[in-house]
Parts: sequence; structure tokens; C-alpha cells
Amino acid sequence: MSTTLISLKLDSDIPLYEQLRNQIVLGIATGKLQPQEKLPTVRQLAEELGINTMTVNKAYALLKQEHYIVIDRRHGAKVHAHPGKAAIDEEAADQLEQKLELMIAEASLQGVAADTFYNLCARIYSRMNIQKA
Amino acid sequence: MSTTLISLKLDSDIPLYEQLRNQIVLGIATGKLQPQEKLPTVRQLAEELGINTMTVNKAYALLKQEHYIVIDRRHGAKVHAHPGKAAIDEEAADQLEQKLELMIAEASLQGVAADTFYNLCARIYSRMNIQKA
Amino acid sequence: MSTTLISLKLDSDIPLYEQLRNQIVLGIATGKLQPQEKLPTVRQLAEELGINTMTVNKAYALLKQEHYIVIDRRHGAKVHAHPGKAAIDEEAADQLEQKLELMIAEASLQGVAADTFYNLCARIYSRMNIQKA
Amino acid sequence: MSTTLISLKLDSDIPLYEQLRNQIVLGIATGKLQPQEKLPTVRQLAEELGINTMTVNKAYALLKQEHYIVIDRRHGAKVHAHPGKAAIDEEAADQLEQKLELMIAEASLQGVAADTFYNLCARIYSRMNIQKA
DNA sequence: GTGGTCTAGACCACT
DNA sequence: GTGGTCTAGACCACG
Repeated sequence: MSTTLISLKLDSDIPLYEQLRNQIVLGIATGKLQPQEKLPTVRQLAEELGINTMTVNKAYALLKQEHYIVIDRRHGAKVHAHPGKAAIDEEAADQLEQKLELMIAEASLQGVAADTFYNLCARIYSRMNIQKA
Repeated sequence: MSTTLISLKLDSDIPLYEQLRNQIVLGIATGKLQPQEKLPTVRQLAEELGINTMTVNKAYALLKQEHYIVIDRRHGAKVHAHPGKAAIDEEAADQLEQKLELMIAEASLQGVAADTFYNLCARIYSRMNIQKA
Repeated sequence: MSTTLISLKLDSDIPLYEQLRNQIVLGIATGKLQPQEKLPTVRQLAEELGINTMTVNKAYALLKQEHYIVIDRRHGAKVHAHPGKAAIDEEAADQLEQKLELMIAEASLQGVAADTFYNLCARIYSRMNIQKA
Repeated sequence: MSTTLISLKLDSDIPLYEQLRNQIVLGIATGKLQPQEKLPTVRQLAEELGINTMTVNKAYALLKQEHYIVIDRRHGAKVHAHPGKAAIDEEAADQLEQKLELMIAEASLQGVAADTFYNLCARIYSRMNIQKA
């Protein structure tokens, strides 16, 4: 993983560990991080980013819990082998719908029409190398 | 406003004032709260929800700052008259794109295909009474 | 006084009585309200603006206290005869300086250069019919 | 930051959190607070000033929202790096003009001539270390 | 140790 | 009656 993938904003409202988690998720979805690819060790990544190892640790633990990565004692952390394999559970689906609903509501009230919103989605999809589930 | 509109989860990781803000935004976007409609007073809502007035106050202040509602000294808080009037600024557009990108990435990795995602969007749009700007 | 002079924003952060006071002060400074000119009665103005008489009353009392108007029991409220006559007292001068200092500070931090600021002042002066003191 | 920078008037009609915000803005504009400089912690400042932490918190939140300061989760609040970078938006410009108009009107009616007013501005500008944008 | 959130209860300004 | 402000003191999330 080239570290240029990760850029943290220290003064963001989003916690560092969450920014880190988000960017790794994005990396996986876009194919910049390949299935089975080895991630840097907690210590390496922490040093490169200039942040606390605890913070990286928390991000990795979260990613593991969400099945985005697997942690192997012998080889460290690796991207999960089968992206999209885990069928979406009902809870995650609900949460997705709620978040999307709020986002669409906000966009609409700011004057973003449905067409514009769909176009934006399409643009995002096209620039992601979405892995077939 | 029927209070059934609002339901707070006390054990959520989203702050109460933000949950409140989100649900009011949703109420406006879906037309359950009409433009110019009067919102409950800070005290009323706080009592009904069993939370502190300061918490409601913070939510109202946030909504006011975002121009979702206006505060009339004589009659309390009201839904803003012109939903969708305020043109989206560049910063908000960027933020929308980033949030949407992450959401699409997560959905994809959970096996939600683009088609499914678009259908979900369509369903959300159809149940909102999007106000013409 | 033509009432078109006054326009209140019911949802402003500035109290109604203060908005009213400000606009009358502006009217006097720009010459739209002439020295000795009779102001509407409290009741008239309140009705025209659709606000409470107490609010108008408070504005008039404030203007009287600041010597912008005089209140004559027989003829109601009138604009003070000698605008600019009352020499500025030290307290008012201090207050002016502090307010101006804060305003200049904010403007500067928002990227308004001194030149731009002076131009703005000049424009304001030119569109006021400043009465000779 | 030397605390002598801040002096609150408990009996003022300006809220404490706003006085605090104003004085910090002034400190930044005058260069007494340098870009990137660390501000006292919420607790420290509250104790020094003898006020509640929530009040300081509110002032900091306001300054953050206005982009005067940034909050770094690791080290607390700091003065923003680029003073004057954010271009003034139309709304802020309008508000500045209105406030300045009222101020000039009041000054004129108190016998402050245009020359005197310009001199006052010049004095204020000269004692500020206006940062180049 | 930092800021962020929340509570219970009080007082004030505005209309 | 409304929202706005402030306090004292508590707990939590983040790093």
C-alpha cells in the first residue's frame, strides 16, 4: 500500500481512526487495495502518518470487525479475500437506507435535483473499479 | 407537528441534538413539516422527549444556522419558507460527494450492486414530497 | 414619514425595537427625516408595521434617551431640531472606537483590504446627506 | 496567549461568549495571537476568567464555525493558519455595509465629521498588524 | 488531558 | 409566553 493513499486532516470533525478506516474502505472498493494485499503494520503506518499507534490499532480493529480485513498473527493485516461476499445483513441495509435518506433530504433542500444526484452517483460509480460481488 | 415524527435513541452514538436535527430535516424534506409550519417550543419538545431544554435549543440553533428554520421572536421557531432556495455552495457539494462516495464504496463491498442502489434511491425519492425550488 | 422607510425582519437576530430605532436613526442621518419632522404616533406605527405598541414605545423611548428625538406631550414625537449638535461624549467615542475596531478586525480577517474599506466608507458617506454639525 | 488579552464585563449586555469571541478575533487581527498559536484549553480559560466551561466552549465553537480557529483533537484549539484567506462572501459583505452605514450615521449625528472618522479608521489600522492574505 | 455532550435548574431579554 | 444565556457538575470519546 502506497501511503499516498491516506491523507488525514488533523482538524477534521471526523476522528482520525475513522478517517483512516474510511480511506482504507475506499481503497478496497476502488481496487487500489487488492484482495489479499498486505497492509502496513500498525507501527509502520502510525509512524508514516505521524499519529499514535493506538489510533491505527483502533482503525484496524474496526475494519476487522466489519470484515473488510483479516488479521493473521503470522502475516499481519490483509485485505479480505472476497470483497462483497458477505451478504448484506438487514441491520446494515437499514442503516444504509437511513443514511442515504438523510443525505438525499439534505441535498434536495439545498436545491440538488434528483437528476443531478443520479449523475453524481454515476460519476462515482464510473471512477470506482467496483469488484463484482 | 405530531410528535410521533421524532424518536430518539438514547444509546446511539449520534448526539441527541443531532438526531433531533436530522429528523426535523427529514420531516421538512418529506413534507411532513410544511414551510412556515410552527415547530413545538423548546420546552414542549424537551418535555415530550424527556430531554433537557438545552439539547433542544442546540438542535434549533443548528437548524437555524443552516437556514432550515427561522426563529421569530414573537411566535417561536418555524420551518423556513423557501426550501431548496439556497443554492448549494462548493464546500457543501464537495462534502456531499465525499460522503456519497464512501457510502457507495461500503454498499458495493457489502454486495449491493449499482442497480440495487439506484432502486433504493428511487424509492427514497418517491416517498419524499420534494418541494420545487 | 412615509412608512416605506421602515422594513422589519421578524426573524432577525436584532430585536424589533432595535431595528426600528436603527432605521429611524438612518432616516435622520440621510435627511429622509428632517429636523422637527413629526413622527407617527406609537399606535399608528405599531399598526402599520403589525407589531406590538410596546415595541414601538421602547424604540421611541430609546431614541429620546439618545436625544435623537424629542417627545412633546402636545404634538407627539418629533425629530430633534439640531442634529449633530450634542457634542460626542467620551463614553460614546470609546464605544464607537471599540465597535469600529472590531468591525475592521473582522473585515481584515475576511480579506477586505484597507483600500476597499475606505472606498466603502466613501460610498456610504456620498449617499448620505450628512447634515453639517 | 497572555490572559491579559481578555477582559470580560459581567454586566455588559453583550453575552460573555460573544465578548470572548470578539476579543479573540481582535487578538488575531492585531497579531497578538499569531497564526497556529495554541489557545488555552477550555478549562484553563474558564478558570482564569471565572466563568463556566460551557461558556468558553460556546465561544470556541463559534470561532471554529467562523474559521477563525481550528480544533485539533490532539492539542486543542489553535489560531487558523491563513488569516484573511477565506474570501468574503456576499452575505458578509452586505452585513458589513449595513453595520458600517449605521455606525457612520450615528457618528455623524453625534457631530463626528467624515475627516475625524477617517482619522479614527487610520489609527485603528495602524495599530493592527494586518496579515497579508 | 483534550473538547464534546448532557442534565437540572436558574435568570434575563423580547414581545 | 417565547428563545437565549449561564452555572455547576457529570460523563464520554478521542488520542
